[in-house]
Amino acid sequence: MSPRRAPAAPLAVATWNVNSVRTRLDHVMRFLGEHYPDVLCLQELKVEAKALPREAFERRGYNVEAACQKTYNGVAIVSPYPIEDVAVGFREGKQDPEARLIAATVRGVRVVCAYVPNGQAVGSDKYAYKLEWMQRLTTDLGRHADPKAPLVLTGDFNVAPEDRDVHDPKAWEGEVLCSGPEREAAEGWRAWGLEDLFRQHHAEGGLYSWWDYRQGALHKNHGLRIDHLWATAPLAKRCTACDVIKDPRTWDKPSDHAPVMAVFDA
DNA sequence: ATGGCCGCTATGAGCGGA
Repeated sequence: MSPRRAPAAPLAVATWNVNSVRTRLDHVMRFLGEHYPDVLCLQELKVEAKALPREAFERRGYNVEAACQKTYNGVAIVSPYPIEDVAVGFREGKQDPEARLIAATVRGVRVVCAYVPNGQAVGSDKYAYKLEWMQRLTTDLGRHADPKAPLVLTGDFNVAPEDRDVHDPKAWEGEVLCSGPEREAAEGWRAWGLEDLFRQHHAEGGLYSWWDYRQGALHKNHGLRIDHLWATAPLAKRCTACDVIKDPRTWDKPSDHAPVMAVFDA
């Protein structure tokens, strides 16, 4: 008898800054039901571990691994598949006091879910922390990951890498999220071996993942592309699509971010 | 010129977000 096997299924990986997982729980469940990602990376859970609504996921057949913190930050990886080799925070150096980084392996892909610090304002203490945080991630990748292995770095990078990722580059020039040092720090990830999956499929401007709650920014498409999926070459080669899923940003009481999802051939 | 919206917090004015 000749060996037979079913064709392997594609892998869909999504990222979404939900701005409170409790407030947005119904949105998250609706997104899972409409887009059935195989991996969903969440940022800004804004909840301590004991109050994480874990049963809501488990009832629907999803596993959850999370790094939680009261009030602020918080990241999670959600998947119907086993979530293996979970690692929280940086591998080296002092422990990060903020819950911003969780990594795990799902179906052979290393998934690194990051909530990069916002940085508040160029020159502030928070900005210095942001740059240091980004550099620490570069160091961790260099020492503990392999650009020849399938890995995706995804999450809210809080950086718009290029002017075409910004609705008004003049107004944002040199400001936090767009400043040279932040962009250079993100370029450090690219130099290590990561590729921006979205830009493999979309060259045009005007495509964003975040819109301010104020001043009808969504309606005017005044946004930034700051939520990303960046993959190593062997995984990037398998990427057949990467899109912002704007619809959830139009739902009642939305997050200010929309999900972004990439699909990989098996 | 400023803030404009949102979620959180031992609930109420302030912080952080982006």
